[in-house]
Amino acid sequence: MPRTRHTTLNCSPGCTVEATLELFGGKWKALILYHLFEEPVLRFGEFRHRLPNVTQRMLTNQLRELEADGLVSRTVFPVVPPHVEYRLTDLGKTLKPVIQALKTWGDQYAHSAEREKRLKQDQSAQITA
Amino acid sequence: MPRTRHTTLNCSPGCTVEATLELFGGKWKALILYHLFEEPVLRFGEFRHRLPNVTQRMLTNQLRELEADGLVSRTVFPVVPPHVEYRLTDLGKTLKPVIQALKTWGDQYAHSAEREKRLKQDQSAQITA
DNA sequence: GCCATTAGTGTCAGGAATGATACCATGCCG
DNA sequence: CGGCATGGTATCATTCCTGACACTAATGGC
Repeated sequence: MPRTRHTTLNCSPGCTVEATLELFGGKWKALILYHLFEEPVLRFGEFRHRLPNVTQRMLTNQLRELEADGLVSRTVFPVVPPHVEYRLTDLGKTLKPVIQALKTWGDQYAHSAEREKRLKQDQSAQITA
Repeated sequence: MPRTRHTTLNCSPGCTVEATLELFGGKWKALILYHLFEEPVLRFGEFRHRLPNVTQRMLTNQLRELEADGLVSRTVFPVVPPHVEYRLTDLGKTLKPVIQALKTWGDQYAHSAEREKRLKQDQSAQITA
């Protein structure tokens, strides 16, 4: 998602909606959080298994941003080979209802939206035909 | 937000979380939906007033994408000057709890995340100093 | 000595998202 | 006749996001 949006919180009503979205609107952040709700402690490599299409660089990026926003904590064990654990912070845990709402809606309606889009595409295809 | 992400729904668990986010992860979509929950019918110009920093092109884009996904309906009155009304579809209305969850969280915690980020920045500033 | 392991980092390149700006139609009002 | 109102388009430039790929460190095992 997005991209850096406005950073101040003193804009029009509904602004906090955007502010919230900025925190986990990144391409993989919502999934990262989702997996951390399922499994409270995850290592870097475990994320890579769960998110099959993410590159190392992207995964690092997203995790660091989540950490910078105080949603995820990163614990490094100074051993070789490296061992790093990620878990939710207390603040991160408060996001659970939000992520849950996203999932609930998606499970119910995502297919509707897909179908909707296909229908419109078919219609315009017929018009142009 | 985002950007086009994966389009299939048959990926790992939690995928519908992402799918949902794709629908309103665009830079202004969540705000557009939010305003439509507050005011059931809005015209193009009214959006421009409510979203002060959006350009015409972006607004058109976002509205068209929401329409393509079946979340928003667009009604054109063939008069001069043009008159166009936007409102939520039935599918769009089902998103209310999701947007509401985003807002509720944002109202409570957005400031925490901001503070968190500032704290870390200050810390690293001290370290490098 | 050589390789595997884990969690990264660095660099480069391509493409997508967004912004800025200018332009359009058309009917009414003065 | 000229300008205004509304809801857009078209074009170009830029900036940002993302992916591909190569590379690193330190230790244990063969």
